[in-house]
Amino acid sequence: MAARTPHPTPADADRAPGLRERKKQQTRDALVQAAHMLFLSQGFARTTVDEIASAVDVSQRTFFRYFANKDEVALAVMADAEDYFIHCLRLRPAEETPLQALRAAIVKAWRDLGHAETTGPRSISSALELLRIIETTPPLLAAHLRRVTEQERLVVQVLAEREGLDPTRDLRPVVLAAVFGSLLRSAHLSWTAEQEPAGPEGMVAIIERHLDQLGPALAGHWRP
Amino acid sequence: MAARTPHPTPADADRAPGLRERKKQQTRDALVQAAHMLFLSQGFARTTVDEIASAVDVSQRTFFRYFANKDEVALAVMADAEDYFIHCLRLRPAEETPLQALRAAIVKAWRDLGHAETTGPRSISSALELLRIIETTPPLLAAHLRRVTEQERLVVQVLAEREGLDPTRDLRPVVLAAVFGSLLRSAHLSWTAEQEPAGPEGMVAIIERHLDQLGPALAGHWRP
DNA sequence: CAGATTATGTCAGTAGCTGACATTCGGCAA
DNA sequence: TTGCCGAATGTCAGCTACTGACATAATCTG
Repeated sequence: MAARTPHPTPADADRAPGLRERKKQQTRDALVQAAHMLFLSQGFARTTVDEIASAVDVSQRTFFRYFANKDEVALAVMADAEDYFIHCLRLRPAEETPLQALRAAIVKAWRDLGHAETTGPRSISSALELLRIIETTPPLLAAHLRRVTEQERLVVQVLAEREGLDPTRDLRPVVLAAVFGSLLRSAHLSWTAEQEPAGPEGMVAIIERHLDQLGPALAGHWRP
Repeated sequence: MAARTPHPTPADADRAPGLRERKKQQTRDALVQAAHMLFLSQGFARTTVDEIASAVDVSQRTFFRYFANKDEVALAVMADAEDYFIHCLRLRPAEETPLQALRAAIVKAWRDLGHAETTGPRSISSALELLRIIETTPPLLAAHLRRVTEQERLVVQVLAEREGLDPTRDLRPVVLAAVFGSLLRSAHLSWTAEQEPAGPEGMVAIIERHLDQLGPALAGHWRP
């Protein structure tokens, strides 16, 4: 299980992981890619698991050994991206304020993913196309939101660790993680709504625009 | 469809809605209540739709005419509460800042629901018990999160209207709604985590504590 | 080259959910 | 009251997501 690559940066030249592992990774990637194509062309609901499985020439049962459910295969690429964000967050220097660190991490994550632009199944364009499908497909959106809140827990942990405090006693990490998470989703939504959606850089711009509104939104009255 | 009462305040003495309508409301309530009891005693996953339906002595097909899916019957009570929150928000005076209005509305909503405490199927204790089930049942949590984000759209609209600005041009309503929504969820989670969960007043207290951390969380460093 | 692991396939079964059609029940006017 | 109309319900057949159990085939290990 857990065959996901820790983070999709190139040059992951681990020692030869044996034929078995390689094959597993291969079928997994193939499943993701096939599912992706099918979802894109016929929509999520109108694509059956059988279709995906037989497109890769494995049994339906095998599909469910790789993914707990149909949702998961759709969220796989985004999940990788989120893992990479956490990775970036851990690397932020301690001098930054928590909010600065979060901001820098998300920007770096999108930029790096943008450059990694391998045409493989986990390319950044895949993630972006998927994001659009996710946001417009209710059950997928639901599953995605749940995933995101789980990631938030990780963020809370990392923040608390960073600042050396106990997240069960101090609410600040919890609150900041929640706020940041919700802002990211706003940004995603806003990105999805664009007619001609921009690439990773466009996403970075949108995210920063949202973050910049944090102060003004919380400030007193808005009326001119 | 949409048989949900607009908001669960008492004294909803509309003109006699006819036998047919009354019966519908009755079966709907019965379904919600039966589902609630079953979920509570055996868990969500181990309860089948057939069980719920036959507990109320209707066919499975009828169940699905009242609720689009099994999730919906579990979220019904919370959904009513959320509607009531929106209702309260609309009533806030224009002098309040957006954030103040949100805070006042959510506090009032929980307090009112706490007092309405009829022992009917939509009592506040039901909502609170359900909330616990929701937070601890992944598929329910997913569905709930999706619902919440839909409510957020409404909040954006109300805020924008209140302040007289265009939410497609000004990001502040979007950002504030997102932030506020995520804070509420944090509070719910925190409430769920309590050993001996308090009633509505306890929830109000937790929500306020979270809101109070908003400033500190966004401020610079946290280290002492 | 065995023999132990591990991935995969097959099969049968459960449960969520839907469309189509028949039936019954409440609303309403002659 | 009667009788008709439309709405709510029941029945049935069927699809799809998902799971457990067991058999088979592929890799790995010594």
